[in-house]
Amino acid sequence: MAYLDCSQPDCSSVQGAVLSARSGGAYSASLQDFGAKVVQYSPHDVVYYEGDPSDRLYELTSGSVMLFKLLPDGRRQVVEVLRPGDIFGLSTGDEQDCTAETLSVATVCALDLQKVEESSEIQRKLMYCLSAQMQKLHEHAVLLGRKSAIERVASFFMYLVPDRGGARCQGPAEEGTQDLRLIVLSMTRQEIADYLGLTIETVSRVISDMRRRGLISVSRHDEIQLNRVCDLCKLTGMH
Amino acid sequence: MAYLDCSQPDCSSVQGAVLSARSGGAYSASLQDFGAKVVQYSPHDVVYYEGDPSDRLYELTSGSVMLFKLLPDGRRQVVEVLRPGDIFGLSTGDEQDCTAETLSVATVCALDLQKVEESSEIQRKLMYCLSAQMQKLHEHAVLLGRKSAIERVASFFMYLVPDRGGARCQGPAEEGTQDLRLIVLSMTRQEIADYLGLTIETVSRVISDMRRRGLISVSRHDEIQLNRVCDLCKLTGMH
DNA sequence: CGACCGGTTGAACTGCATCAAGCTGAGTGG
DNA sequence: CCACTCAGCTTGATGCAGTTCAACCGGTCG
Repeated sequence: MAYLDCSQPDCSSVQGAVLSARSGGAYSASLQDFGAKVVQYSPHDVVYYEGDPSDRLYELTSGSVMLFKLLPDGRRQVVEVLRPGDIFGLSTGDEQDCTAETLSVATVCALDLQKVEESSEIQRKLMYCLSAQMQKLHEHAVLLGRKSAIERVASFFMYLVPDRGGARCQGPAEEGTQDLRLIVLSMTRQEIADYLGLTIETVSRVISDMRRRGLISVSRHDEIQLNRVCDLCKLTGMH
Repeated sequence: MAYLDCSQPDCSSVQGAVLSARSGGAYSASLQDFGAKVVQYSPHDVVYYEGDPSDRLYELTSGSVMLFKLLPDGRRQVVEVLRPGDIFGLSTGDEQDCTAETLSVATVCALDLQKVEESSEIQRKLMYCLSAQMQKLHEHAVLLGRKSAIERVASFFMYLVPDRGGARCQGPAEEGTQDLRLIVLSMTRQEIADYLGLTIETVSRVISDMRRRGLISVSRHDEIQLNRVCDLCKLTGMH
């Protein structure tokens, strides 16, 4: 389960989190600098449940966390997969609208909402973080609303290759070199399915199909080597 | 097309916009108070295109606007339908990630991003607006990823009945009274389909089916009377 | 060794998309 | 005033992508 770690700064992973936010912005601070509590979680720990009071702001500093919503009959939709630097737990009402669950070992900063109210520096930081996350949500809506199963899985894999697939993607590094990349999913097939709006069987079938076509190699279930990043990228429906 | 209106305050529609934001918040200001330009648009005007430089922040003060993204082969996903008080045009990069198009006659305030950088009051307001909009995006991801066609259309109709369908919905006003409600879609079937991740034919079929079952009456194509709000609500998949 | 969990694969089904035709009402022009 | 047009919508017939149901596989743990 989660254990507390109140040691203040000097945590090296925090630096990474800051860098992953909008570069060039003037808000370089982590929530930790405002006296946020730092908590370590194990994989599949719940940070909070949908419906819990929303009295804290959270920042993921290492590892990954998913936010999901449930329908009464048990259908689940993973609405966001968070990476270090992402903000979560901010809600309009007084209740959380999602459940937050870790996907891996994760470090999370939690700050009282009251402190957020007081600090315009945090509000400034938040504005940028939230608009970046909204952009991802827009992208994800396109995936859920308009993409085929193969396109969804290919897009998902490409999310995990930060410097490729974007608007100004450089293509493979050099002529002649292999266009390889190893990605770590840190999600089960069920979690991927619930993120992509598919069933576990469809995800499995699509991955097997990509493997048979030589596009990817599966070492462990959650470690996948992309053999031809550019070819995979062409399957995302965005090129 | 759009014409400009630089007259400063005293516009009565602004008040409505402010009220529709989080009640009780301390940020009561409209962007207009910071010298934002006010622009009037006709239905189906484009405020900006995906890829345009993002150098302004927009606030919708009256009417409605949709944000959508296109895939290269022409598939379209409407990612947000905005109501008065909503903020848009804020982007992480230097380009808009969506196209913004009006659905009706609409009034929009536009403020230079530089002014946003300078004002912590605006940033504070934004924080709340954005987190409210993110919550809606989460809800919409559930719709797109996990709901059936009937559930999607029913949910869409219920979005347009502000005081019903929420967590603490009171149910029909009184015993014996009819549970009626008239809603105005201000969207074509194609726009609805692109918002709900369906085809125009499916939307049409679902609406016809609801009509046959007596749940709704269609006066004009975009004016629908909900005859039994509670029954419709039960079709959203959320109860 | 057996139980179990997460994943894969196959066979059959189905909800929605696709394709195609017809309808309706507002606008136009003779 | 009525025929014509055209855009938006509806309806029907057919097809298929992805779901559902069911069996099986392989690694891990007690």
